[in-house]
Amino acid sequence: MTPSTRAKPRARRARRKESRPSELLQAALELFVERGFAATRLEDVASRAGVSKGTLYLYFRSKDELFKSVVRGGILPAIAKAETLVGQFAGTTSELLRAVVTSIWSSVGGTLLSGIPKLIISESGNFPDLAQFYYREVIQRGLAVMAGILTRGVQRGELRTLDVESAARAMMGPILLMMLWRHSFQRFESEPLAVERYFDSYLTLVLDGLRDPNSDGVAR
Amino acid sequence: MTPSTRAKPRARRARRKESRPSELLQAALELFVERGFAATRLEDVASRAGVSKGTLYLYFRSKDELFKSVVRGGILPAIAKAETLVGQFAGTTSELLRAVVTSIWSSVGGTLLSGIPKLIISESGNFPDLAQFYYREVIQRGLAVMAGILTRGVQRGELRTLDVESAARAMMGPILLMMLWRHSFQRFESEPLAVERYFDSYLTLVLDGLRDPNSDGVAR
Amino acid sequence: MTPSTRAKPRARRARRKESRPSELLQAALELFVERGFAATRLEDVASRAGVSKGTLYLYFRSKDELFKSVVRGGILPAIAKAETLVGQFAGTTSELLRAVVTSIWSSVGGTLLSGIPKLIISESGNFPDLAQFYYREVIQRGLAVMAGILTRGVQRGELRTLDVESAARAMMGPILLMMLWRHSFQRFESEPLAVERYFDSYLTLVLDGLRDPNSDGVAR
Amino acid sequence: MTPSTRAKPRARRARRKESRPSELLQAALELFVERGFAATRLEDVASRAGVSKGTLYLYFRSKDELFKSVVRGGILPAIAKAETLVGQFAGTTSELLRAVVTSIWSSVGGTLLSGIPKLIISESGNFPDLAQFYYREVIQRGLAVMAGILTRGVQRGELRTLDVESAARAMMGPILLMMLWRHSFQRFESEPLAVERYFDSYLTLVLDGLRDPNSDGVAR
DNA sequence: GATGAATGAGGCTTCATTCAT
DNA sequence: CATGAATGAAGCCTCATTCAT
Repeated sequence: MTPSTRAKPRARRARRKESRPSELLQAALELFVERGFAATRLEDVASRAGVSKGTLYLYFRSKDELFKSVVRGGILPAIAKAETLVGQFAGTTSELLRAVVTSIWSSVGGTLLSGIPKLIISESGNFPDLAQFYYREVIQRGLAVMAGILTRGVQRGELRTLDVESAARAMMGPILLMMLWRHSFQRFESEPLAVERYFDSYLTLVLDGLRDPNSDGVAR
Repeated sequence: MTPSTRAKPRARRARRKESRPSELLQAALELFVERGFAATRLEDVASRAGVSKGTLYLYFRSKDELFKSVVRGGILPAIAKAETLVGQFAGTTSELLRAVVTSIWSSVGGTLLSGIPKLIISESGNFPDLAQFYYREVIQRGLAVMAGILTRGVQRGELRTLDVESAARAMMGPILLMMLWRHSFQRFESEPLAVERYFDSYLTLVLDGLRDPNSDGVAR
Repeated sequence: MTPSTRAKPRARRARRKESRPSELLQAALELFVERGFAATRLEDVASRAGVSKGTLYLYFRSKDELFKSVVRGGILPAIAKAETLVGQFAGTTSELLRAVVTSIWSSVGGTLLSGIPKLIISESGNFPDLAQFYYREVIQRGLAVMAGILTRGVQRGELRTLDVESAARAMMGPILLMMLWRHSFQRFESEPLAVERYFDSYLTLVLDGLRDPNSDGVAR
Repeated sequence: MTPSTRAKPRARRARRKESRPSELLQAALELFVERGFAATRLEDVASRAGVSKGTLYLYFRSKDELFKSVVRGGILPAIAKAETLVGQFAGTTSELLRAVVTSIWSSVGGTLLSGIPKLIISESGNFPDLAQFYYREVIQRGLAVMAGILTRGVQRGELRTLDVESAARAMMGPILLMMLWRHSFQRFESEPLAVERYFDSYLTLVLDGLRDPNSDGVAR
């Protein structure tokens, strides 16, 4: 696609061989996210990647396999990165939470990978194996990372005692929603919804609470 | 087939005729949610509703129209109900929030209608009209209701000053996530995730904030 | 095909429904025999039967199933007929042999069913189940019938003691060969090879032996 | 891959180069016989011969040509050998018949070449040229050889007067059937069917006749 | 010569839609 | 109104053939 790709015609074949799978995965991801699994035609995937229909089958056994590769390949690195980040972090819990959210968003949310949750949700009924894989390897691991942060915060006296499980879900929720939002409704909004501001607002909300401390606590 | 089965043919037919559309919509909703739009076959919809394939076309012009009917018909009543509830409510904001969440969940979340957001998210690319309709008539109206509650809370001094827009999203998020969860991952969980407890925990979290009030405020 | 088929347009649908399978089987048999399994396109089968491609799938699940139906349905009746014939026969063994050969040929050999052995032989590697079915239900049963005739002949003193198994094969061979011949090489022959004369000659040969009774027995 | 594997690259290549065609023909024959023409993939032929797909096209213009080469190359030598054998033979007709049958079987029947008749029969509709070639150069020449033997036997007073044409077919039939049998049904038999005994039995049957000489001739 | 990546025509199969009954 | 047999467009997938390396 880029001019450099055709710079040295002699090397084209060899170079392509290596880069084909990722080019195809990228094209497939784009179309799957846009149209869904069933409505995506392999011919479109191929032509978007600049190859013919048949070439796809040199790298993926079937449409199903292509789909699974798209999903499996895309998310695990981000999770691993987040796990590493948490393990090494030294600052306050507030800073850590902010760092994790930012990290996830910059490595996934802002990229096309953010479309994968949409795919999984859409196709969980038709690809139960894949949904379970995602549930185990992404969701549960992601929640565990977040629960770890929260537990750390409680132990360090930065957070009050709380239901870590539920709170972890509550922390991850907005990130997931934001990903879904981007690929489903963002186009209908007049102003593109500043993600920065959204997460900032969310973290503040959660950290400070909705309730006004100066009020006499009426709400349960 | 046996005579007894057809005992009162005219009466039964007349009765069925009126309920046909809703029976078909119900069957279609079930299958669309489970398999997605493309993977749902009209023959399956028809047979689940107890009619033949051709009969479907007496009530819906096409598969697309059926899908749109399923989506359009399902959600608006719930929104209207919530709007009414808010307009009439007299208690504290905390109680109102809890009442609204409970109301939404009982009239939508716990029913098959909770599958509609999944459908919209999945098919937003293929049915932009429908997605926009949903965005306008459901999401925006829903957010407006929630924003109204929060504004009311601020005005009454029950909530501290806050970014009402973002907070409204933050309040709606968990409900939406819960609906998606039910139809995508719930089956993989050993214990079905107590919805009551989840919402309760969420409201408490948001109302009280994560931060330990006894801590010296480290987090931003 | 025949004019009468279109005589009463009102009844066409209903009548077709019943006769479709056999019409399709007939068309499929013709093409499978002529071109082989793989080289036969279902679209050709359908159009030869006067229907569209899709209609085939209302009656047969797949090309494989169609093929199996063609084979399974075609031959068993002929075997059963032969078995009945033998059970009831009262004449001499020579007459019985002649009657059986004639019966098989008139009910199978001269019809398109004679192409089935060719199909089985061609596709035994790709349809081992089918080949085994044919081996058990047609070949073995056919050989058993013939062995029974020969045993009867020996017991009645009409035939000399002989290896009944081998002799049965020897008796069936020419019939099978004739069937193969018709569908493979007959077209290349100037005169169409009189089947009557061929079988007659064969029976005489076998019954009387090649050896000249007046010669002094040189052959081992 | 390892250096030792390529010890004498030039010599090995040169040696292989010459034998390539026959290795390919052998691989092709095996697969064509097992699966039929259409179901055999050239990639499998190539890999069985230890070369790549493209190499095949250095020796054969197309799949059709490869098939024709397989068939044309395989049978003619055997016929020529039989013709020579007959021309030189000095013994009795019985012995000659036995010698010819044994010769054909040992040079063709027991080898993979015995699969060629199966191929021709299967593909006669799709390769009429080839079938005609085979009919002329193999079948007719083979029948002529056999007819020559029988005529010789009659002239020498060893055989009674008979329809030489039909008898020649009758003599060749079992050999052909045996070849077909090996490649279609043999696998289903518990005991592999002793070929020796089968031919022996057949020759005896034909030479002596079925009829018991001690019986008072009831049959026919 | 040899390779194997790439192509794309072609066939099987599905399923939304129609329409005669 | 209701049926379900029939249609045929469309998509997945295979594999013979080509050709740059």
